[in-house]
Formats: sequence, C-alpha cells, structure tokens
Amino acid sequence: MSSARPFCPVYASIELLQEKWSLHIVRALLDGPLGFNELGRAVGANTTTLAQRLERLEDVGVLTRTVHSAMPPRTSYALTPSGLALEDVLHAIERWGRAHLPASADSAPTPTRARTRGEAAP
Amino acid sequence: MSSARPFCPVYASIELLQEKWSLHIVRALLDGPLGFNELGRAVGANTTTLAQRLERLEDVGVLTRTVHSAMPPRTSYALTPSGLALEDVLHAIERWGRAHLPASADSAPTPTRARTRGEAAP
DNA sequence: TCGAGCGCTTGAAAAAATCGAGTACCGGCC
DNA sequence: GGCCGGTACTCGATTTTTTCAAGCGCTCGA
Repeated sequence: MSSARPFCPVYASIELLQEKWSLHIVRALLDGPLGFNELGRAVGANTTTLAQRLERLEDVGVLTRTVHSAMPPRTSYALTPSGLALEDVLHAIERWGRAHLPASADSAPTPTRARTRGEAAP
Repeated sequence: MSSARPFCPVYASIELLQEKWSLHIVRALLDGPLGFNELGRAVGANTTTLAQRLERLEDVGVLTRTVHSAMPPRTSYALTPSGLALEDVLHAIERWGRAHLPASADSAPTPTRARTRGEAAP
C-alpha cells in the first residue's frame, strides 16, 4: 500500500465534506437549483459562511454559480455532474442515519427543510 | 413559533460526521482497533479534539472505549456494528474522491504523516 | 538509571463560524 | 406615491470550535 503519498483523494474529500454546511448545501441542491438566500434558509446557514462555502464548492467543481441579473440580484446555484455524484454519499449517510441514530421519532412527515437551525436535544 | 422540530436523522448524521476528524477517526478504525495516541497519529489530530470527538462518537454508539489497564495506561478504541456500518459512507466518499477530485489542485494537507504541519497563512 | 511512551486534562491562543447591519434596487400592497 | 420586504452579498465584531503546549502518574526497554 502506498504510504508516502503527497495527495490522498480520500483524505482531501473528507476534509472538503467535513467543512460546515457543505454536505447540507449539496443535499439541498439535490432537489434542484436554488438562489443564495433561498439556499441559506434551506440549510440554516448564515450568509457569511454560506458565501465562503459556495465559493469553495464552486472552486472544486461541485456546483456552478449562474448570475441571471446583476440588479435586481438574481443568482442561482446548481450542482455539476461532480456534485450530483455526491448523491451516493448523501444516500449512504441517510441510510446510516435512519438506521443507527437515536430512534427518538420517525413519524415526521416533513424531515427535510431545516428552517430553524438549532441544536436539537436528542 | 411552535418549534415543529421533527428531528431529521439525516440532518443529525451530517452534523455528526461534519465535526472535524470524526470521519478520519472512523476511517482509521476500520482497519482495526487502536489506542488513543496511536489513533491520534493515524489521523493527525491533536489530543484535545481527539478526546472530545471520541467521547461524542462513543456517546452516539459508533465506537467503544475499552480500558485494558488503568495504570500503565492502555486503552483501545474499536468500532461498534453501528460504526462499522459507516464503511458504506466512507466507501462512497472514497469513490467520489477518486473520481472527481483533481489530482493537482486545492491545497490538501498531508494525509497522515510526513511533512511539517502548520501551513495556514495568517 | 534514564528517557520515552502511555491516555488524557487543563488553560490559553489561533482559526473558523456566526451575528447584525448595510448596500442598491425591484415588486407588491394600499 | 410611499412603505415594507425581498434579492445577493460584504464588512467588522462576537462567539464557538479547534489547536498548541505542557504536564500528570506510572512503567517498560535499553
């Protein structure tokens, strides 16, 4: 097995996906493109971090930013094929979460859409 | 403001896995149980965060801490079935990383060992 | 005998995320 | 017309998270 590798794609992927909100962002975008604030509300992130994360995700080619009109501001963020491929990861996480997380309740009809962010006490 | 917080397992999973080092820890442990410092070196984390993360991961039932001897300190951390189930997630990430991450872009920190750490510009 | 290693804690510093307000303009309500 | 709330983001200040550095009690290998 290679030991002295200067670049490990797995390590790098983890580092990327582990940044706060990146997975949430991808998840939200799997349902279709969204605008900036729209996205922010969907995942529950603040605008500052969101902008940072979006820039990074665009950088690595996970999503694209499309400006429809400068003023009035109208932008939309959409996943690239690369970002779409992250669906597998999200799916694996989803499966795991449903199977192995505190089974406090599962009768929620609307699991998605995290409006109010919050630290849910289990 | 009736907080209709249905508790979304997917959201919670992401929040958990997104904490720094947690995925790295699980990945390292997939190869077999490790001791505290051993694990720390394997993933490249500092002891403070590591202890924190391990406690949390033990809390949610992803891994178990086994103390073999108290005073020559000897402890080992191993994945539970639940933690082992995260292999799917890691696998998905690995596949994605290999397929979609540019082999020469983005400043990836060193994988596990080698290299002097601490490169972030102020 | 002596230093190195074990597992982990503490307190302070650095890095990252969050809050809150602000920019420049549009569309709807009345 | 006049006012509110929405759009996409940025800047400065605060809070949270992660890291650094050192150390504890003890034991093993050289």
